[in-house]
Amino acid sequence: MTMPDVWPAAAPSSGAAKATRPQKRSGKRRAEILDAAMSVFAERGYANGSLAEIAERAGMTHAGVLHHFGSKEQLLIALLEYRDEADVSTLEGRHAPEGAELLEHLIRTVERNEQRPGIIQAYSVLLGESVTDTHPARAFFTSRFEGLRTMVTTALAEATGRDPGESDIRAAANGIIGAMDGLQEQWLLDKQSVDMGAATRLLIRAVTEELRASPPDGRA
Amino acid sequence: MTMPDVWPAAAPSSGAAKATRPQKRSGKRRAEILDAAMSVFAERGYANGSLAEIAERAGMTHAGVLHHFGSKEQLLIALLEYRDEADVSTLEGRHAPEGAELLEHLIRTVERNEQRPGIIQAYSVLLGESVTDTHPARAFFTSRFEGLRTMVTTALAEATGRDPGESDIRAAANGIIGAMDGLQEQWLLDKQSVDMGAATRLLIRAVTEELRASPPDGRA
DNA sequence: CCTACCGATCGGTAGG
DNA sequence: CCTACCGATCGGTAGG
Repeated sequence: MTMPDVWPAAAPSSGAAKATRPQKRSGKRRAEILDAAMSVFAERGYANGSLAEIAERAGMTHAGVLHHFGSKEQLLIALLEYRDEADVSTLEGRHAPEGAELLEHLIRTVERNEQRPGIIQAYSVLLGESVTDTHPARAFFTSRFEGLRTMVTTALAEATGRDPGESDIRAAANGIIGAMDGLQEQWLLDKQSVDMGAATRLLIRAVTEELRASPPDGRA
Repeated sequence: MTMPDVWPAAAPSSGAAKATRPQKRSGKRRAEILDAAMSVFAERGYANGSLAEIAERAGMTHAGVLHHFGSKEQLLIALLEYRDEADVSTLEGRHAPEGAELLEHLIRTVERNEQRPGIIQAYSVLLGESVTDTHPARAFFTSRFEGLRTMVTTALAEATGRDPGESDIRAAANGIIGAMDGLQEQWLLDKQSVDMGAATRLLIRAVTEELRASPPDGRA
């Protein structure tokens, strides 16, 4: 997890995956199952989403799904990795953005996400479930946030000329990341009342100006 | 839903509920079931939490739980209302805060929430699940956010001398509310790395200063 | 508030 | 990748 463009930022994967010839070891079937799994988990959640429904959308029986992924839990893990790969390929060839450029990239990502409610819903539902006891996606999200916090903290420090170790910088980074996730929940519940891009843009602008204006202070 | 102190802000209800004599119609048993339900839903989610486990923690069989609440869905609805009432009683006697005072109240609420991971986890898990299809808590959260957006927008407008109809004011309110929810997910996954209060405080300060400084602009 | 039971659904396995 | 099956668990009901 090193890209800022992680997960709720992927391009529709079907195009890239289906355009190529069948990958080694029936990768096409696997991709179809993963697409079906994402839509089912988005609509029902992981706990409540059944292998039978995933299988039906992928055109097979639930035993067929298990043949490909071994267990429901391994299917979820594969889905999380699959989405990550799709996102990384979006950035391939370009250099990973830094400083103010990364902050602008975050805003563009949020705006793009407004066009992909399905992916956002799957992400939000799985994130919400992930804090339950022994949830298989917990480690994924924990390390995702760890990476995001590092990236955004660094970018904010560079963009404002402050030290990344200052507590204000870290608080600001955590707040921006939190806002992006919380806005998705609000938006999914009432899309007309929430402009995720506008809110993110204003928050980032307000925070960077605040950090430029206030005196360097806290350290740990 | 008119209070800002809603839900992830309640005082431990057991004290108040158990101190009084049995309420009319076995309210004490109901409260014990509701407390058990909150802990089970926090740990397993609503979809994955079973009536049998709730019943066990409340010291009865699952048929007993159904005797009191009729169905699992009605138990959830009752739980959401029950938490709301506990929060409202916290504010009783005081006037509902407004303007800058409400913004300070939000920060205090976030700081207090850092002492009650169980309630925060139940809230976060149910919020995440609520965006799934036909989830019984969906209406609750939708109207909760509607109320919060109105309150925070009004408070921000009062605190900065701007018009509550401006798009910047609404974007700022949505961003602050979103940050509070998103920070909870981050915090639940890694409590040591996230200071919810510090992040909320910085965001509110940055946003209010930004709104005071920038020219009145957008209207709808 | 319990015992006893119901039909439905679940994830996973066997064996091909 | 399927048919057939397994044990387990689920929410809810009957009847007291």
